[in-house]
Parts: sequence; C-alpha cells; structure tokens
Amino acid sequence: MSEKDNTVNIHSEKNRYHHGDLRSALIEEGLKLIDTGPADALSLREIARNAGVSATAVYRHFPDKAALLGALCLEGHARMAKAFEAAMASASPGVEAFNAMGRAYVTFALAHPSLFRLMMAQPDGPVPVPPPSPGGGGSDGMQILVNAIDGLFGPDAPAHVREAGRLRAWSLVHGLAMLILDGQVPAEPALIDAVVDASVL
Amino acid sequence: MSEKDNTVNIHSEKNRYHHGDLRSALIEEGLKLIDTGPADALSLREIARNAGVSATAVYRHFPDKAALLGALCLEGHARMAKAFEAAMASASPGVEAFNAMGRAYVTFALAHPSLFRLMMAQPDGPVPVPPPSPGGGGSDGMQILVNAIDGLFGPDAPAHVREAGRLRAWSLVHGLAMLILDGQVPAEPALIDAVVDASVL
DNA sequence: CAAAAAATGTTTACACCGATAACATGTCCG
DNA sequence: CGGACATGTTATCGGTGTAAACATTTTTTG
Repeated sequence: MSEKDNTVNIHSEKNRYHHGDLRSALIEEGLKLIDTGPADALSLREIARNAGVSATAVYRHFPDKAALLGALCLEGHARMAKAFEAAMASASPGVEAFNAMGRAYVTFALAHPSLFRLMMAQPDGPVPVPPPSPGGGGSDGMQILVNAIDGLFGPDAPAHVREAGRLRAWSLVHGLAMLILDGQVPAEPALIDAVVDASVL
Repeated sequence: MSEKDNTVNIHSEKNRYHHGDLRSALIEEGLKLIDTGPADALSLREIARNAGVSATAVYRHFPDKAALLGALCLEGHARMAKAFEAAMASASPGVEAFNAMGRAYVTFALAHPSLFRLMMAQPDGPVPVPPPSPGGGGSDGMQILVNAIDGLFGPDAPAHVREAGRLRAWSLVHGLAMLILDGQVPAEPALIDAVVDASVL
C-alpha cells in the first residue's frame, strides 16, 4: 500500500515512532500480567500480544526473555524499596521500625507473589538486604534498612556481628514469606507477627 | 518382527511385563535428572527419553506431569527424613541436636537444589515441619524434629509458644536455604552456622 | 532535500514442550 | 484358545522461545 489514507502518521504525541516506546509498554504489560498468575505462566508471547505487537518485536529491546524478566525485577525492586521507606517512615526508630520493615517485606511478598519470586530468583540482580559477603551491592534505598539493623546492634558492635544479625533477620522474613507463598504455612497475620516480632531476639 | 531371537521374554525377574516396572524407572530417571539441572528444565519428555520409552507412555502411570513430579517429591521427603534422623542420631539431645537438625535442613537443600525447590513448591505435599495450623500433617519421621523443638521449650510451655518457635526455626533455616539457592547469599559454612546456631535464641 | 544508514516491527520457520486420541502389542484369566 | 485388560507407540494439536529474512519507518548525513 503506497498511499496513506487519512491518519496522520507523523508522531502525534501518542503514535510517535513505530509503536510509541515499546520496551516501557512491554515492562508495563509484563508487570500487569505477572500479578495475575503464576510466574512460570508469564510468556514472552503473551506479553507481546498484550502490547499489541508481534512476539519477535520483543527482541529489538531485550536480548531474550530473561532480560525482559530482569527489567521486571528492576521495577519490582524499586517498588519494594518504596514500601520499605513507607514502613520506615510510619514507625518510630529502633526495634519498632525494624519490625515494621520485616512486616513490609512479608507483606510485599504476599501482595506480589510472582514478582517477588522472580526478584529473588535473579542471582545477579540487586539484593534487598546486602549479605555479609564482600561486595554485596544492595538495592536502591535499602541502606535505610541496613542502618536500622546496625543501629539495633549498636554502632560499636563488631562488623561480623552486625552482618550475621542482618542475615539472620533476612533469612527469617524471607523464609516465612516463601513458606506462605508456597502454601506450606497459612497466611495468618497473627503468625506473621509472631515470627517477625521475634526477628531481633 | 514376529520371531523372537534369543532373549526370553517371559518375565525373567528383570524383563517382566512390557518394560519391567516403568513408573519406578521414571521416578528414578526423574530424580537423576533433577539433580543435574534447574527444576524447570525437567521435562516429561526427557524423563521418558532417558527411560527409553515414548513420551506418552508416562500417561499410563501418571495422570499428568504434575503427578510425576509429585512422586519425585515423595521420594525427596523420604530422603530428607533419613538425613534428619541421621543428624538427630549423631548429636546429643537438646540444643545441639536442634542445631544439627537445622544444619541438616540447609545441607539437604544445597545438596539437592532442584529437588528441594520442587518439594517445597508442592502445596499439598507432606511438610517437613508441621506449621501451627490445625491439621498440618507433617512428613514421615519428622515427629522427631517436633519433639526436639517441643523439648527445647519445655513440656509445660503453652502450645502456641511451641508452635511459634517451630515456625520461627523453620522460617529461619528455610529462608537461609532459599537465599543461598537463589544466589543471594554465598554458601559459606561459617555463615550457615552463624544463622542456624542462633535459631533457638 | 534526497539518499544512505540505523532502528524498529513483521512474517516465516524451527525445535521443544505438555497433552489427547487412535492404534498396536503384550499379558493374564476364564 | 480367546476375549479383557494393561501397557506402549504414533500422529497430532496448540503452546512456547528464538533465529533468519524481510519490510517499514525514522534518523542521519552528504
């Protein structure tokens, strides 16, 4: 078809370029889909379909499916960081803030099961709580959490003590979240509180 | 081929029936395969292929892929129970035995990553540590673990205290195992000890 | 401004997967 | 022997991720 009919095809704010920026659209659709089903049911083709584009178009923006999922993880970590900051803000400093953080961790996992799973299954992605290993990056605003934990142990506690405490707390909330997500433990708020509130003992 | 050459085809202890019991062979091949790769790469077709049988033959013994995986989980739980009993046996009763148990949990997870993941992802399967929910079955020899935990809290401790302690300990070791399996935390034995040995604090 | 270059999207194709249906074969029991 | 049954196979379907070749649009450049 060499003739254009009536539609302007110069980029009119919404129909710019070929699609308008795909890549963002793909990430958006991906996030929308991943919250409505198991993580392994998330297919590249379905994301593309929902974005109104051919399956192989995805490969112009991501080298493969894993890369697209990686982008979803990144956005997920940003959201989790926001949830942490909010929890941190609405609690007085000290143990209370620490527990609020733990609750926020579990709450986020339960609210976005597949996304959470995906985030944690990304071995090279950012990490919510930096492990005691050298060079463990740590994600966006998570320094807040680290500071909170370090504060609990006192600023003069040896590094390895603070690090072990960090890992212990992380393991506890992570394990609880996973067990609930996998259906091994019921999602009763009382249970969650009982575990989380003991995380610093 | 209407003639049989030399092999007897009456069931001679090993070549009985069509295959000699498939189903067991499938489970065996499945367990062999799942320990040499990621869990989601475990395909029904590959298991059948390795068992020297057509893909659809599987459906004579399992209604679908999930059922076959379920059978793998069952065997996995049996093995984990064995590991627990061994750990329990080689430690003096009390806190020491309890910590040995936690270490055994993490050790099993690291030794059989995909199988462990599969076992834990089975919402309806047996559960290594019965959660505080009513009717939580608990797997094979796991009553030993429950008894050990209950012993730590004293026999006169309220039920909900013992149950919360159980869930806390389980969450801790499970979270640690998962974080290591997902590559979020390095698998350093010192770290594992630091976390596990604090599980009853 | 026009033509070359780059970016973006589509069609086609392949190998793999889980699952169903129809068919073939071996085994057991009357 | 001969049917009834259990078991295994082939053919096929819709689904997936991905690569190759092609088409189109935007950008860049002479």
